Amino acid sequence: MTVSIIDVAHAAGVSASTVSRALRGRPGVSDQVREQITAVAASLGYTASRSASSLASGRTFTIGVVVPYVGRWFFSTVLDAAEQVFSKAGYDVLLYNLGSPEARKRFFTKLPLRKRVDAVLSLLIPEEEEVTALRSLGVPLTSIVGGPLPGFTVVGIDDRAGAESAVRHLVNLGHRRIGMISGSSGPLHWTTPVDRRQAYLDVLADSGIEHDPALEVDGDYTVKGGERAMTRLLAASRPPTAVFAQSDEMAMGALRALRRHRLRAPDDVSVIGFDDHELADVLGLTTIAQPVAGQGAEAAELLLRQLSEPEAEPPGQVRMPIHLVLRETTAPPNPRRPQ
Amino acid sequence: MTVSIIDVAHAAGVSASTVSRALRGRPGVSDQVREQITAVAASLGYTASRSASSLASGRTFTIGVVVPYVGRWFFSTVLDAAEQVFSKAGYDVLLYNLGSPEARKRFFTKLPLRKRVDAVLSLLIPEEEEVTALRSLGVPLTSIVGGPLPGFTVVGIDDRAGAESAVRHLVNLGHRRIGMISGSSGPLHWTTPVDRRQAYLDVLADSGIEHDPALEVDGDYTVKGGERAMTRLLAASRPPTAVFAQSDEMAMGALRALRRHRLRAPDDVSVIGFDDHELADVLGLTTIAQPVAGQGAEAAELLLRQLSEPEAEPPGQVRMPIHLVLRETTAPPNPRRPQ
DNA sequence: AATATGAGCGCAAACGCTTGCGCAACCACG
DNA sequence: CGTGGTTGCGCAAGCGTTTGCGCTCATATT
Repeated sequence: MTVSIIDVAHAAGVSASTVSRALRGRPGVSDQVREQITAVAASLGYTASRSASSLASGRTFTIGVVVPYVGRWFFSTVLDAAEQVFSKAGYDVLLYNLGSPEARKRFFTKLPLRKRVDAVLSLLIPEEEEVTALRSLGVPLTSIVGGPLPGFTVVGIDDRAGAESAVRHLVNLGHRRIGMISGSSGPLHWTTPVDRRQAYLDVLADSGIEHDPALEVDGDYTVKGGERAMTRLLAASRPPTAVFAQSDEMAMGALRALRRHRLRAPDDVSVIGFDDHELADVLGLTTIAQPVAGQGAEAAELLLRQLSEPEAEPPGQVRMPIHLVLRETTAPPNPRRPQ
Repeated sequence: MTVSIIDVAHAAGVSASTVSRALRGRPGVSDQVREQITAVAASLGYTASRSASSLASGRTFTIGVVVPYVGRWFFSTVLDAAEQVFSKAGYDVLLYNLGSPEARKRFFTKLPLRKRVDAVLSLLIPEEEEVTALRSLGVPLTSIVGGPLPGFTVVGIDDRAGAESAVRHLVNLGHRRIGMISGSSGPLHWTTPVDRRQAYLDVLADSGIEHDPALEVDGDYTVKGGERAMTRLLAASRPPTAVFAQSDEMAMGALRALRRHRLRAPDDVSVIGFDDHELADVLGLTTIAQPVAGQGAEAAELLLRQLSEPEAEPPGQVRMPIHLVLRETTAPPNPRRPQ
């Protein structure tokens, strides 16, 4: 058997309650006794049983983090940053990876988080009924990415502005046939693809460029999808001279498609992405940078603040800055290439 | 107040113990009553409190996963796969991200896992005293990457064989000046860089190529490090015609360095990596593929097996297959380029 | 028909902590 | 020196489960 609180109490010649108070920095213990207890506890290698203490207190000191795909760069980066903030504050993180539909359904019906966490950080955009499931947990909720969501604090970026500067950049370079590799839209609250698309349309309209539906292809937010999408675009009767990909991973797929067709960016086609993926720099990909780790850290801190100040009204929405990163995959249209 | 087991018991007209047994599929309950209880529990939306049940039973149904950097592709991919296996089996995962030295020290001194998990999967190679700390938890331990470690089940690949086929591939193409971008060696048990280096030396010797220490540069297992390393290699008095990078990320850095110097792979320098990073394909990087997600899943399953069959002797070590993936960054040395 | 058998269920004691309350002992004050 | 207010600590009642044991019937056995 491992050492319990009463072992420490006996060894220190006090009661269990005093040990409890002493070790957690609660008032009602003299400095002298507290020191004594701390020393004894350390020498015995005592650690309080989390299950026991959370059963007794109701606090779990655990944060639930739910993620669609931990394996993807964006999410793992956010998770990385968030975990650091949580653990520094003494919270553990319980991870749920909801990639497959079954896992997702299982999670939301069984709700393993119930009574297990003090708060939850969601990196996925919940469907309508999932929202109510999460709310029923009765703990602070924070979400990354996605539109405003009542009951949630959501941190994100200004997708419209980001997409606008991307497309405007292409327009300013002189492009007129500008394709877009878009992301499929998912849950209702998942406004990102919608916003980015709207910005694309707005800039086109604003620049007097007619919108050609053939230049808009779904890339599924994956490298492979981006590759397929670019292949489709190249097969169009009048292919684009520039392409705005709604994510860097799709942009990378697009670059791959270009290479496969013995074409090059930006010589033949300009490509701009979105995210500033860690490898965007390696590929020389021009993109819109968003603070990915920054959003994770910010979200985590907001959540902690809600835990420490339950009274304070949490911010409904927080927007982080973005900026255009010029690299080597965008340039003016090539005059030698027929439009 | 949320619904507890006695609420269910009352509603079903039975005792709490019967509810407990019924819901967990324990014997001693008639099918009829069990059904009844299941129905009532569902209608009340009852979920057992994890803290209470693990306090009472000692089982936590939680696995601790400790990771050096969740943000890095390799680890997040392993984690992704492992989490899926765990959650399918009804286990939750408690994640510890130990990137910074402080976080790592904090973790191993406080050992927040104590009494909280049924097993731990370690994706980092523990130092000597960390090993004993983990062992003191008294639960099954599994580790990915690294040499055999008493008390641990470790799953990994044959680093020697992998590195050998990489270097041999370059030799077979006709290269004789072959550089290596290596990873700094860390903890004692972290045999990967050592093994890969040894294989490099072996193949060179075996091929009658003299080893030039100037062609061996540390790349720190990062993209930036790889870029720096390649830059150093290019500055050598007699630069290599081919480079073996001990990880794809370093290889990508190397490719970037080449581009910066207006050089190209494989025309000017051949580059081969190790891992088969998800974006290796995008970059056309020749590499040694290892089943990353596969290792995560395998490790998770081994751990679960140890939990379900505590008696069975766990395998000390499991090796997963590797293979060479030919892409576009390796070719015979360019005859136009002076050696 | 009487007894042994076992299946189905309830009782109550843990599990290891937290916390409201009570009780000394102490201080300062008038 | 008595009173009121602190301060420091112990008591004991939970927190919501699990589980060994015992009891009660029905069923099988002689």
